[in-house]
Amino acid sequence: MVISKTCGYAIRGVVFLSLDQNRTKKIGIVEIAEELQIPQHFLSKILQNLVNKGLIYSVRGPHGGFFTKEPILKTTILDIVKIVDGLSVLKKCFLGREECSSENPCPMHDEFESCREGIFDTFRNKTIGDLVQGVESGETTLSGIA
Amino acid sequence: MVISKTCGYAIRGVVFLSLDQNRTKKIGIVEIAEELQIPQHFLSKILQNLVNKGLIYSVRGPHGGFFTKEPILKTTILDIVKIVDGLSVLKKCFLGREECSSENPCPMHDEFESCREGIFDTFRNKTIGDLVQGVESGETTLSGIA
DNA sequence: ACAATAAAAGACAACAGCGTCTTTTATTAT
DNA sequence: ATAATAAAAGACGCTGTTGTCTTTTATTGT
Repeated sequence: MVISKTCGYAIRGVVFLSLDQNRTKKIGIVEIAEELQIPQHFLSKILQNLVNKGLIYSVRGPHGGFFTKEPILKTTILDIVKIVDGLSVLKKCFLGREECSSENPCPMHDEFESCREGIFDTFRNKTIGDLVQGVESGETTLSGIA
Repeated sequence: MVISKTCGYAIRGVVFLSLDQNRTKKIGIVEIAEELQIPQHFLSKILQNLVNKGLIYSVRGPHGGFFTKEPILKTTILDIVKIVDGLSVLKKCFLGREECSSENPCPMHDEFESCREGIFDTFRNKTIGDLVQGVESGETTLSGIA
């Protein structure tokens, strides 16, 4: 895996909260988890983390739930990966060496650099808004079921 | 990580055994592990696996050790990844969905497909011989220390 | 045959990622 | 104030990866 399962869940959660039909309301974790087919309490902690980092919001009690504010559509995949996984994926030596840099590279360093850049570009250029659009147009789905 | 640490160790081990100076002799696990800075018994099991799969060879007893045969230089990174990790990295849904295909794609499916292809191309085109050449020319190193 | 050597094999421990379940805390409505 | 609600937080278990250590087995040289 390039990103952790946790990070994928986070992205799907944020996209779900950003859908046009959800953007104006608060949604409970039970509904989100059900809709996305993700273990409820696990997703709960993941979203809690995003709340702590200020990316999304939540309120407790009746009619509480998770919700987003407008600017989130401009948020990139990279932003979320940074928060959840950190950027170690894009830095670690491909061959598992402790240290690996352009000064003292492993035999795969240069070759893998272009892969890394491709991934990085994708992370940086793809926004939550882009993913929302795919779901709303019916081209893509979040749950993998429908 | 794209490939497991185990797989990176395997590649480094095979490249080390394939160096010009090592190609004609058998080398003990103690020396290999020392040279590559990899936990000895762990690397031992990894190389044992490669022996079982017929990629490299070994003999026990005095003057025993691990060794390769000529054709290995044409072996690709993909071959080793297949043996050690399998190809799940190149198949799993980026966002962690159980099912994800071009028929029912996640919002990242198409975008990530090009990354996947880039990684796959690298795996398929890069051979052990290529990596050996990098090390022998002094451009790259296996241990990360020297 | 016997001792020395080195891979093979087994048992086990540490750790992280993933997941479940229970308790606590904050908010809302009555 | 009180009860109901839902997120927050805590404790815990499972699994796979990584790593260590010990025992067994096969080979070699004397």
